[in-house]
Amino acid sequence: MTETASLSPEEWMFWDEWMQAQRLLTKEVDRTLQRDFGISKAEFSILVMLRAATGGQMRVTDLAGSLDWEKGRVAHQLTRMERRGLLERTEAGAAGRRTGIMLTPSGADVVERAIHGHAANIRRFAFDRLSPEQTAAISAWSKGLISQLAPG
Amino acid sequence: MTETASLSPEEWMFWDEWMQAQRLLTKEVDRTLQRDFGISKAEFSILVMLRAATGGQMRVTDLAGSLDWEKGRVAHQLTRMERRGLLERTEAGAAGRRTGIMLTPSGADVVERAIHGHAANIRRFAFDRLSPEQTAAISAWSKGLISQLAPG
DNA sequence: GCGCAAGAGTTGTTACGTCAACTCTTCCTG
DNA sequence: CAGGAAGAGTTGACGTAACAACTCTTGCGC
Repeated sequence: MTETASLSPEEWMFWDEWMQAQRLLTKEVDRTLQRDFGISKAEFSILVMLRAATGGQMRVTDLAGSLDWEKGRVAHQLTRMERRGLLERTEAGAAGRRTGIMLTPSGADVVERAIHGHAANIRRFAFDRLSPEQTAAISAWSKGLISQLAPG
Repeated sequence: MTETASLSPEEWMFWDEWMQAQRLLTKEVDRTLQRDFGISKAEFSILVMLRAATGGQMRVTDLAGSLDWEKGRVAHQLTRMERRGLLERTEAGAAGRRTGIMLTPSGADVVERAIHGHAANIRRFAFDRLSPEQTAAISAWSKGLISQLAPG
């Protein structure tokens, strides 16, 4: 971690530009979700997961695993989304335990429209700007980083 | 924003992998800063700015401009860092106004060591993994995104 | 069945980021 | 010089993320 390694000015510039581009891009995507569909990125992630779940049912632990979130974060988020009418939690089986999570019609509607708008944004900021060679270069870097850093 | 545009499975996979890689990378970099040097990424950013400032002095507005942060965020962050002994705010000139921000010896020491470790991480996760062609492709994308999305 | 460990879900705490309101100073204009 | 606009910095409120502690259930061994 602390071996002697420093970066050239060009390397620092590459890194700073990369970080800034990432920050601007995620901010813009989040802003679009909020403005056009009234949901945050976190809410969008939950909605997409529930949409993909067979039967629209899913448990807190499954969500936490799929999203790589703390389960506490999932529980807090679900509470807020339930309050806003995007989903419902039902008592399934165990007494006093709410193991069933299901989209409301309103939540299902929002996620369909948001996925559409989100895809348009991805196309606009990524694929419209990337040549096949650039796409391949970035994809290779992504895969390498994931295999180096992913838990396990 | 909402024109009809959808993505192929390959395009979705590219996007998801790339987002995951970014998340893992920033998480790992933050974790290293915290573990090896005891500072957060936000604290690191402030320290680097103060280090570069001539005379070690800088004002809140300058910091907010350079980092693209809300000035309220800067003020809160400075309060926390002052409490931790990384920097000092001094009354310079105006009565009751603290316009001077200066690193403490402890803060100056931490930032020197942290920059070193940070550079090693960047080399490890970026330049050690990237060919010159990949670097060029990614750099071009960064620059394009910045010119498209940067304020102004 | 009893006891206990493991798992599921919830809740509280703390820290951080955003936003808006507020104070105080500086500067411009008449 | 008086008045007000603009700028600098601070503060409080609110929503969110990480983490730990907690409750309740399930399942297992005896």
